[in-house]
Amino acid sequence: MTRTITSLQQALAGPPEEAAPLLLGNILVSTIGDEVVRMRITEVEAYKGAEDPASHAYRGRTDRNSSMFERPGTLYCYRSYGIHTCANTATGPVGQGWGVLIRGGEVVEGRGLAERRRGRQEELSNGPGKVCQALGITLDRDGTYLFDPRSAVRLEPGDAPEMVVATPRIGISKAKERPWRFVAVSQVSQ
DNA sequence: AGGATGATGGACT
DNA sequence: GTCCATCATCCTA
Repeated sequence: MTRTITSLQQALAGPPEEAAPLLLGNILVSTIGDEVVRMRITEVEAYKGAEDPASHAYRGRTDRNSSMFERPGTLYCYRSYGIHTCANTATGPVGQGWGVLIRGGEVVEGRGLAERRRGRQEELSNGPGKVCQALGITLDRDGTYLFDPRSAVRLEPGDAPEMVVATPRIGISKAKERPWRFVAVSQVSQ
């Protein structure tokens, strides 16, 4: 069954550990520069608000994390390690602070602009900071609604991956055991 | 091929 | 002052 905007919105309406794997294979579209960049999402992580010590929303709503408490499909952008920008989409009911971090993707359109932004031709988007840099997403995009056709960053339906692998999340020190990182796998290596 | 490290800012104790 | 939902670069092998 092929995905639609509606099925994507339904997926994001649920809890992040269910929404996250359903996000794989969909397309992030950036119309920020002079060229469109499209990226197929291949790696995500779920963060579940007040019940997840690893979540930025664990201690409740603040100025920084407020976008995660908005309607599902709201972009939450934050500064990581003082240098990088990372991006989530909010999921679940308003006020929960649930989100899915976009950790990786593959550029399927606008590779030239993505390469210029990254300053290299490989490793364009295998990491949350690299994803944002390749798409041109900066902190001022925080709060963007990904389903508004006028938004400079949008989410479009794409084909589900052949297979999804779940692993523990990367780079966290709390709740390490939860298998809430999901990776799209297109081939089984031998 | 893999481990250590510096950059750098905001949130929290 | 310490801790990060990171990344590029610089080591050592």
